Parts: sequence; structure tokens; C-alpha cells
Amino acid sequence: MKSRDVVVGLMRSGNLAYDQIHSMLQPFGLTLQQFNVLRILRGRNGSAACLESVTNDMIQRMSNTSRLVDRLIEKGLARREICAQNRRKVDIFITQKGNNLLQDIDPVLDATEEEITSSLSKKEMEHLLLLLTKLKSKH
Amino acid sequence: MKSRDVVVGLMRSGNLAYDQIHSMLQPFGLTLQQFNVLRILRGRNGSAACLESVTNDMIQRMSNTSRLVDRLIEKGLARREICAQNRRKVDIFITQKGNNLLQDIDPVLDATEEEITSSLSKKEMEHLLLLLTKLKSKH
DNA sequence: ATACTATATTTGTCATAACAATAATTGTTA
DNA sequence: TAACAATTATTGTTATGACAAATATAGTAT
Repeated sequence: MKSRDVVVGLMRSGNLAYDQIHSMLQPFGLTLQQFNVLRILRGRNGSAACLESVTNDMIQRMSNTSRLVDRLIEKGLARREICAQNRRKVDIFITQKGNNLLQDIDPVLDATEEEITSSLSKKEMEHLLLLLTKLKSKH
Repeated sequence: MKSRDVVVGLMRSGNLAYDQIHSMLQPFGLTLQQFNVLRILRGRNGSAACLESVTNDMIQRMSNTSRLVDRLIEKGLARREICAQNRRKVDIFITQKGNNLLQDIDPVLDATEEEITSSLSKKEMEHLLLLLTKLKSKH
């Protein structure tokens, strides 16, 4: 029953990483999902980011990106703007406040990520990444 | 920034597996969490399974196992019994109906798990499992 | 132009999750 | 034994998620 062990291992490790980052984010008042979207927005460097494209880039896709963005806006971390070219679309941008928050989080996240992988050597990490990539490339 | 790639990869793969199994379970009327608990109960082979120990065995630990078990009981898949030795504890058992349901699910799950790992060779799977185990063994 | 279909997002509703507070029982100590 | 702390589970409340239906705009064909 090797497949099962691998699948369970994947979910366990994923959750482990999730939990650690999630609790690291708590003091900053963000869920991992919100943080993820915020970083996607930053990654766009000011270029248009409609809801759909944001959803596609999320680690954990979800049906509710709309309301998730609501929460970011309530906190003043993002803003919405109806797309001029296609008024069905809604462009979403990160605000200065959002950028500042991310900058505060960056170093703490780095540390957390390194801690998560700290039991692996450089070589092992590379190999793991390779296997994970191969795994998902199926579809 | 290798750590980040690995961590993101882990969460992505975990979610991928989660989503696939979750939708496989949908026709059976179970969430992955409920299914997970049910299988833990089956694994106990009739021996006592108090809430806490069930929570500890879950892939995705949660604060709400109590209400999750409520749902299993509502569906007639599990039952509760106050522990005679320690009346704070509540032993939880799988019912025959629960066992039957799991038996129906078993082969479908096997197929799903094999599909998830189908892009990896036997060797690669072993290696992946090894790395995942090493990862979590830190704590 | 009108009707029809497709796309993009939002909203309604209900289920589930997180977190803190409470309740019940047990263990421990003065 | 009475008081206090620790353990185990449940519950209240609020936030978040899932899923389907609704809305608005755009594209296409008659």
C-alpha cells in the first residue's frame, strides 16, 4: 500500500507547513489565504490582476476569492477597480499599507520556511522539490 | 530561495491530494475529515477511542472533533459511549453501517490514491516518502 | 437590433472551522 | 475532606468555506 503512505504523507506535510505558517501569520491579522492573495497582488507589480487570475495563482484554490478580497479591502490592504476595457472584470491592487505589511512579514516568513525545511539538506530539498513537481505535472 | 519553493510545493501537493480525495468522497456524503475519523475508528478494531486520541491521529488536526463526531453519529456511522473508567472521557466507536460504508469506499480510494501518485515510479515514491518522513521527524 | 450564449464577479444560504469560554470529572495537596 | 489545579469534552460565537443561483457585461448569430 505504498500509494496510500505517500498520499497521507503529502497531506500531513502540507498541513504541517500550513499550520506553521498560519500561526506565524496570526499576529499580523492575516489568514494564510489572505496572505497568499496579498502576495500574488504584490507579485503583479501594479499590473492588472483580475479576480480569476488571482484565484488561479492561489496555492489553495477557492470559490470565494471575492469575499476574501472584501476582507483585504476592509483592512485597507487592497483596493478594487472596475476594469475599463472589460467592465465584467475587476482589477485588484495591493495598497501601500498592504505592501508595508508584507515587508514586515517577509523576514519572519523566511525564517519559518527555513525552519520547516531545516531537517533536510540542500540536496534533499532539491530532490524533494523535483519529486513534488513531477507529481503535480501529471495533469 | 529554495526553502520557499519546497514549502509552497508541499502545500500545493497536499492540497492537490486533498481536493482529489475530497471530491471522490462527495458521492458518499462524507467530508475528508469525517472519512479520516471514521477510518481511525475502524483502525482501533473495537478498542477504546476517546476524542483526544482520535484528534491526535487525524491528518488535519482540528479543534472541533466533538462536533465532527456529532455529524458521524447523526448519520448513524458512529456512536458515543461515556468511558466507565474515566467519566470525563468519551469513547467513540464505528457502527456496522460505518464499516459497510468504508468497505464501499475502500476500492475507490485505492484507485484515487494510485492516480495521485501515478506520475512517479516505485523508486521515486519510496524516496518521496522517505523525504516526507524525514521532514516531519524534526519535531 | 434582438436573442442567445459565454464570461466574470457577486451574493444567498448553509456547512464547517477557529477560538475562547464553560462544564464535568478527576487528581493532588493542605 | 475541602480547595485547587489538571484533564477531557462540549458549547457559544464569530469567521470562513462550499456550492448554487443571480447579476452584469460582452461576444455571436439570426
